[in-house]
Amino acid sequence: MEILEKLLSLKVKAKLEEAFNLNLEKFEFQLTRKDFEGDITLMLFPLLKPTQQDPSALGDSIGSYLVKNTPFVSNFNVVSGFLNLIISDRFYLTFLSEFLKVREYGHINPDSSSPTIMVEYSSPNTNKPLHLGHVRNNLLGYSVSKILEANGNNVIRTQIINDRGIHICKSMLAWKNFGAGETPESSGLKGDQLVGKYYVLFENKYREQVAELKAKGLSQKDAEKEAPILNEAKRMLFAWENNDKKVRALWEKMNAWVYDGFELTYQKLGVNFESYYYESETYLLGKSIISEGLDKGVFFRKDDGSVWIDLSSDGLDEKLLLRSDGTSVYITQDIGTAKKRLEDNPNVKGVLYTVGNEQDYHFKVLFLILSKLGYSWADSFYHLSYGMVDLPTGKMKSREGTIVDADDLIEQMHINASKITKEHGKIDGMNISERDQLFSIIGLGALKYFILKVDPKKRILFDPEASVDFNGNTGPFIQYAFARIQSLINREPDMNLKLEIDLTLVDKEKEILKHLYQYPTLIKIAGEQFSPALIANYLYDLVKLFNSFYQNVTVFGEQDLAKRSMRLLLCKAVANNIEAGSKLLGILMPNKM
RNA sequence: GGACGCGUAGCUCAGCUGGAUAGAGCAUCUGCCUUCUAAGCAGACGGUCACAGGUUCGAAUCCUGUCGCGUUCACCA
Repeated sequence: MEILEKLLSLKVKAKLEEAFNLNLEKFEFQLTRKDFEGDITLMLFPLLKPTQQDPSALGDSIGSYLVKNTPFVSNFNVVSGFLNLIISDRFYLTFLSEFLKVREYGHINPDSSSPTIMVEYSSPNTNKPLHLGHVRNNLLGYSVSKILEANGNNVIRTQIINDRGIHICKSMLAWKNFGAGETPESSGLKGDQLVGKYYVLFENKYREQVAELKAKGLSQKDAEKEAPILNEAKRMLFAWENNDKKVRALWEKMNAWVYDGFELTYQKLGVNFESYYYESETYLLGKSIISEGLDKGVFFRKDDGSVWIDLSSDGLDEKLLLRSDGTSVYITQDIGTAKKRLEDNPNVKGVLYTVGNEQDYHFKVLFLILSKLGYSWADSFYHLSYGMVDLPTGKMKSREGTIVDADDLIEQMHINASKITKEHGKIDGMNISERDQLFSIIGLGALKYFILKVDPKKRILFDPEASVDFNGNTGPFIQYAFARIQSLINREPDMNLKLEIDLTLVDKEKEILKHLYQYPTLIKIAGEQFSPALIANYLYDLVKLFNSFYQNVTVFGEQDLAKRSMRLLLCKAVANNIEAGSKLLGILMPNKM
């Protein structure tokens, strides 16, 4: 709509200058509501005072000026303070022919001079497989990265992998003590699943030991502290930090398993990364920045030697940056990683962290510290915060076994897709591998859409039963419409596709075109708000419009050639938009269903 | 307790920079498959936009307060 608004603004400005000697730049437009005649509406309210006019007189005078002086305003009407303008069919048909010349209309292709943005997402721990929460993170981060690309940015997808610490030592220890040399190959388990299995095993043994100690009369706290298996894990971490060769070798072996396993899950989800950072390589960074900050007086040292920053003047608390023993904490490392990332990629113009909203405070503090240290690039950092994923039974808790595993979930969606598709019996002509691929496209499409259509900052109630639904506002609904349009297009014989822009549009055609016309503006807004939900809901609206058109208007039928080719082009345009929009969500489109 | 986020139909969610009679899907009910794929379409039913003030021509949207839910405030990550 932007172009139209700009063109109209110029004319309205000219008119107001001429008639009232006013110099106004900005005018408010909005799409005309369905219940009124017109396409775009100029708000008259803000103009009433400066012009000293009543709405109907002002509306009439601007309206008739626009009809006379622009080729595309064909008529107008005034309702209270709203000037509804009717845009000519010719304008929309001209737009349609322009639309079809560009492969992905509204997408701006980045080049080497475009800004670069880093998008961090996923960032798992290496002791457990990915779960439903990671799925939301991955889908959101990936989709936002695609939307940023569509807005003309170069994007570096990255993650910070938490590959060190006590948690991985727990898995290592359990594997060493009870694993009997089990490998992904020998067990048939994915690497991350195997390592996760030993983490659970550790936790079970640990709880057993705690219970035993409690039976001997220790308090809960003491028992938790003194369980031998935990102390063994701590010793292992210590050995790791002192570069113990055996421990390091085991650590590398098991982490490699995990990465292989993660990679498979990423492939299934359809996400990828251009860059990886590992905590084992970055956890020592940041310390030198701390001493710089001490010199500058940004930080202060307490008597016990620990280093802090006082953020009370910003409404926050004091925050620890170095422990009294001189070791770094989480945020110290994040400061270091941030700086390293900018050193590694000097042309980066922004960094986006896709991390759950339980870390809102952490990122607020992180960005504040960076900016107090004088790093101006910190202004372009953004925490893409998202809500948790709840189950109908409540929160996911590993202790209660209510974690939804990512691989299981993907598998389950595949099975559901297969079940439902078979019921509809539309795949009779397909061979096994085609079917399998189709089920995968549909199952993942359902999952992705279900998660992405919700505003990132809201929590999601993920009902495994309901998410299977393929009716209504769902991914498969959009996929189905796309497949149908494809076969509609294929069925039409190739005709001499020339668009005659003198044609008259029926209401539904015009509505679809108006919708297509809005798409670029929408991508832009979605990019600014980092919200795939806007794209998802747009696609849904578009498909609904098309379905209604399809059902209530003879799409091809017995019409003259000009009308037929116009409708064929319209179908192609809709299909293009569905495809391009779906790509922004990472959803694949099937050619037939 | 402080900070942050959320609260829209029975349920799950849209609602762009404030605009006209607040929109979808699910569920319930009514029609439509010898006419291009019915995973669809057309319609009915369903609302004190948590509550109370304020700002203005105009508030679900902005501001303040109250209530409810959640997250967070570790020498954990």
